[in-house]
Amino acid sequence: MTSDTAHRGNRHGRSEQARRAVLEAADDLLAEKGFAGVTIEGIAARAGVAKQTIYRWWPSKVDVLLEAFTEDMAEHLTPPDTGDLAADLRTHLANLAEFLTASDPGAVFRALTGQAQHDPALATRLRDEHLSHQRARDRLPLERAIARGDLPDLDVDEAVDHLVGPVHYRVLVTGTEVSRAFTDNLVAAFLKQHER
Amino acid sequence: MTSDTAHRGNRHGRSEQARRAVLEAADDLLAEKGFAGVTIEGIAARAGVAKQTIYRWWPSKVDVLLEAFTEDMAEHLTPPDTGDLAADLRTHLANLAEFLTASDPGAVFRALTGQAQHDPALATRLRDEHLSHQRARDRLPLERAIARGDLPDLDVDEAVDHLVGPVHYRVLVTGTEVSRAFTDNLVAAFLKQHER
Amino acid sequence: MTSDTAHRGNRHGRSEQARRAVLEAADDLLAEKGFAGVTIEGIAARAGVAKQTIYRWWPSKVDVLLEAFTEDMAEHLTPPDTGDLAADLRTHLANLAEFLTASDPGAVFRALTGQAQHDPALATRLRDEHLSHQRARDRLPLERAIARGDLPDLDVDEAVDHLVGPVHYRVLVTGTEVSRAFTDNLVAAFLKQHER
Amino acid sequence: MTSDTAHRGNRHGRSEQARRAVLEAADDLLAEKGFAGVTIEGIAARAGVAKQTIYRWWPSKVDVLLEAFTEDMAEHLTPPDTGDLAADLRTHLANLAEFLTASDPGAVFRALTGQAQHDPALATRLRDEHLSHQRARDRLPLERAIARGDLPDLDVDEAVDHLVGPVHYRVLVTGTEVSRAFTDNLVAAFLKQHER
DNA sequence: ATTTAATCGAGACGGTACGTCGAGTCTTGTC
DNA sequence: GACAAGACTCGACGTACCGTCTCGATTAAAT
Repeated sequence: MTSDTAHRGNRHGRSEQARRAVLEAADDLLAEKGFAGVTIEGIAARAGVAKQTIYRWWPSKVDVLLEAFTEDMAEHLTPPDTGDLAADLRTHLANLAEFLTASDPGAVFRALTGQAQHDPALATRLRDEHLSHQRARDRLPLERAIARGDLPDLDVDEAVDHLVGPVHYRVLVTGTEVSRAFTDNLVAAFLKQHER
Repeated sequence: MTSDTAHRGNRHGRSEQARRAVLEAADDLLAEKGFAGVTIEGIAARAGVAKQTIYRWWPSKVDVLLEAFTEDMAEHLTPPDTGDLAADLRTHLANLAEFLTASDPGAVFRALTGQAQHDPALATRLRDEHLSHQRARDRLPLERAIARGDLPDLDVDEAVDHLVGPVHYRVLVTGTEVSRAFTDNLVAAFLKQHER
Repeated sequence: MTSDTAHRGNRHGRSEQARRAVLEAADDLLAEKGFAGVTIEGIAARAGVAKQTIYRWWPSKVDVLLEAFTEDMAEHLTPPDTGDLAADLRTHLANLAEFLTASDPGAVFRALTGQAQHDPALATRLRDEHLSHQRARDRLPLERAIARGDLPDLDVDEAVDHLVGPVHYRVLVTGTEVSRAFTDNLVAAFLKQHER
Repeated sequence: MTSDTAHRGNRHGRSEQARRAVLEAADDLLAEKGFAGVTIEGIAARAGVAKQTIYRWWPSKVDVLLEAFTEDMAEHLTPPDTGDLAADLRTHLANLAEFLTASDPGAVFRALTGQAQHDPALATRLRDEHLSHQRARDRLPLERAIARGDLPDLDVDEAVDHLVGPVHYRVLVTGTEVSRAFTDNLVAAFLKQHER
């Protein structure tokens, strides 16, 4: 894995190899030992990297996790566009629930959101760099439905909160299972508010 | 309940004075310096107490915060009962928002909920010892309305999630302001599903 | 062992039972775990006695050991009086070597002497309460020989130092074995200085 | 031997500065507050060094003292060689007495010897790393005298014990003053055994 | 016969120091 | 100039004993 062409310093530019090793080590440690088990020293040891290399490129361990999270997120959680609002919302919320409860990047998200409760700077970065983009995607089905005339011209931001809020609440607060029935009912309740 | 001056614990003589000093010091430190600023050493120093005294009675700093939180919570967040479902829910959600965003015990709650993302044992204790009681209170307005016939016989648990979920989501995830308009709209949307 | 007539406090006078238990526990702990393994808490636990009971009667752990040592010493190391100086000295030094290297109270003596290097108050007590008496006994064979005219009127204190000094030196400093040959040679060398 | 400014240890860069600061702080603390006043925390604080730095290089406080002692000992207590056995022995024993009772490294030696009574591992190290060398020096005057024919071919080891034993005994056990008269008499008595 | 006071086991208390872990900074020599 | 290695200072961890302090129970002398 660590190839024989290992990069051990060079004149120009940063080692992509070290960067990847760090991100993977951080991800692995989070999965194996939880957030408290992720330490700079631990990452460095597992990645076969010097601590200084981590500090050179990331201000703190949450920044490492944030970057790892960004890599993993890539193409996640884009809602479908079938022209059927109810179906699209049901699919999207079910995907969201799956992401939050059962995926590796979902675990990172939960850890980062937890840490953000203690760390306002992280909270801001998390919102600016991730949530804002995700919320833009969350708005899409509603905006399309309004454009189609399938939905009145409601406050889309509040509507998104009404839809994704209960899912996050279950995941982050109550720990209750987020079943397909729950998300489907949530969509049904939402739509009922706006039907003729 | 707790006796006049000196508490008698196991055999004789746990110091109620030390116990209170610890809980208050922990609360103060959380308010002043945030979760990371709460350390056993810091609590001990501020409370004028030996570290061993803390370790004797609490397994970890989150247990101290949990107990401090319990003390502070006492009579919080019981929904009113005016017989008017809409008014009661509006008041209750507004109180919840106020609690979560602007009160000292609310700050403790956010910190503990954040920490619970890294600590399953804490998550369980938080749910068993606090959330379950709060949810029971959250259910009351709905149960009374159903009993009065003002609401159909819906799934009360899901309904509670739909109402308090978006508020928690804004507080814990997006950090958006939770205005009176937001909670009022939330109640209005909820009631619209069930109106005649 | 701890009888049913256990003494648990009375108006006048101290519990002999507790006193013995403490002294024995201290001795046992020294034998088992060395000087560092002797702690007030450890003695109390092993003796089935409250810490306060120890502090009531002994200022420190070395005082406990000192008292235990006194009890054990009782009739040790009194030189014989056969009228034959050489024989008496040989026997006495051999007994001294045996005491210092192979007996339980000898181990306590070594520990206390070691501790006395760090603790001038202990050093003083050890000298006043034990060494002075032992030295008086050490002088006896020489004083008797002088009275008999078997030895010139030398400085008895220095002579005692010349005789017992090398034995203590081997025990406390070099750790070399103190054989019968060594003590016999020591006596022979001493006598040779004064023969005529 | 030790390089100019910064010592390079394992790989590169053990701080010679930190090492010296630790040894000096330990020495100073022993002189000022006695053995019990020497603590790792105290050394660290006085040396302006982190506790971890001490633990990185020394297993315990006695190892620090042992190393400090080694540094200080360097050129101490080498007996003179004037060709006059009596004079050389008198000088050497007087120097020994002065070292043991009145010098700083002598105080360290007494403390370490005291501690060695509780700590067999320390006893062994003390003997192997120091006493053996000192005893080799102690033997020199006798060996030279034998070579010159000024002394019969006696057991040098026992003779050394007879000479230095009483001095150590007074210092470590009785606490009596070790005057020039005492050491001179000791030498005189020793020589009397072997005179024509 | 009852009071009363010294002593007991128990153990909580404020402290000091322990030895360990990880943080974040710095220096050194290699590529 | 980035890298691996690792020593450095610092702060907090959780533990062990220290010596002091109640507490309630026990018990024999003094009422």
